[in-house]
Amino acid sequence: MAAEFDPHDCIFHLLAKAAKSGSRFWKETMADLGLTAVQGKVLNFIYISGEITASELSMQAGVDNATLTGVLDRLESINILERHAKTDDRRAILIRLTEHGQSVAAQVYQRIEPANEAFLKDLSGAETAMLRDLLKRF
Amino acid sequence: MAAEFDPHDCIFHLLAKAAKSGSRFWKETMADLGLTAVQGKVLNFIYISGEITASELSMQAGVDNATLTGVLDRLESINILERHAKTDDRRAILIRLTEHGQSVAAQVYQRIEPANEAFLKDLSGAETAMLRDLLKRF
DNA sequence: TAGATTTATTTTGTATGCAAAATAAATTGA
DNA sequence: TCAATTTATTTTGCATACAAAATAAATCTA
Repeated sequence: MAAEFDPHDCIFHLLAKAAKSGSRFWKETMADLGLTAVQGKVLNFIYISGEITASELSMQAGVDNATLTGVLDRLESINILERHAKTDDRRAILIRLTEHGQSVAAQVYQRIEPANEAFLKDLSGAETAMLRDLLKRF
Repeated sequence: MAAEFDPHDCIFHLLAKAAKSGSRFWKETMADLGLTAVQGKVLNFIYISGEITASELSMQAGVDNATLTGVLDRLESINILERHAKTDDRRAILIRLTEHGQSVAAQVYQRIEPANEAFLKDLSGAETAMLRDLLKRF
């Protein structure tokens, strides 16, 4: 009914669409491992930490604490990780990968870079760097 | 456990985080109208169309058909819109705003540009244009 | 024109996303 | 030291996100 601002140019809309596109791509990358996109992402952050608390993981991975509880529940139920009470602070839990989880996480981790390159194949190196920098400002 | 690729630089992660940041901002923008971020977005696309089918709206707004059903259910239940069978194709439904919906949608629509400017305040005009262009490539 | 196929929408089931309340344990302050 | 406060995690409830199946109507084709 108006023509002042095209909702297609709305930054919130553009970010949501691009993020969904990326999520779909990453999900496909994870498909044969039986993991969801979020599970794969969370695994990566546990993997590079070796051991991490839930709240720290929540911040690193950008997954809400309440949401993370469920994600961890499911990864724990398929024997990917274990929760241990932290000895010096029993409120916190330490998350560790099982032997099986280590193996799966290693495979997920190896796929990050190739998946990034494939997803960004139409952008130049400068454009890719620019995009990453711009996205990090939010 | 490795140092080849930092998951914090993963484009899927960066897009997801930026999109969440935008969604939170837009959600705050909608808060006093009693709408969620997605409801506000969907309203905008109905508003600029005047009348639109569910599948067309799904494509425009980038909201899955199955998800859109629920979004429309809720907007219909609060008297924002109505569903009408399309006369020349009874499989499709035409979505129209109620009088009340028109009033609410007009307010939402007016907030898009200011919200975009506020969210992008730390980026220059060139950076903003660059970001929009890059995001549209996915 | 009846059956097969395609298209539009809804339903179902599982997985986030997130605000708010509930728990439990650690810390602070009088 | 004990009550008040803060911190870590979980639970609850509602809103997407999305694959897959179900419906219903339109279209295609032998």
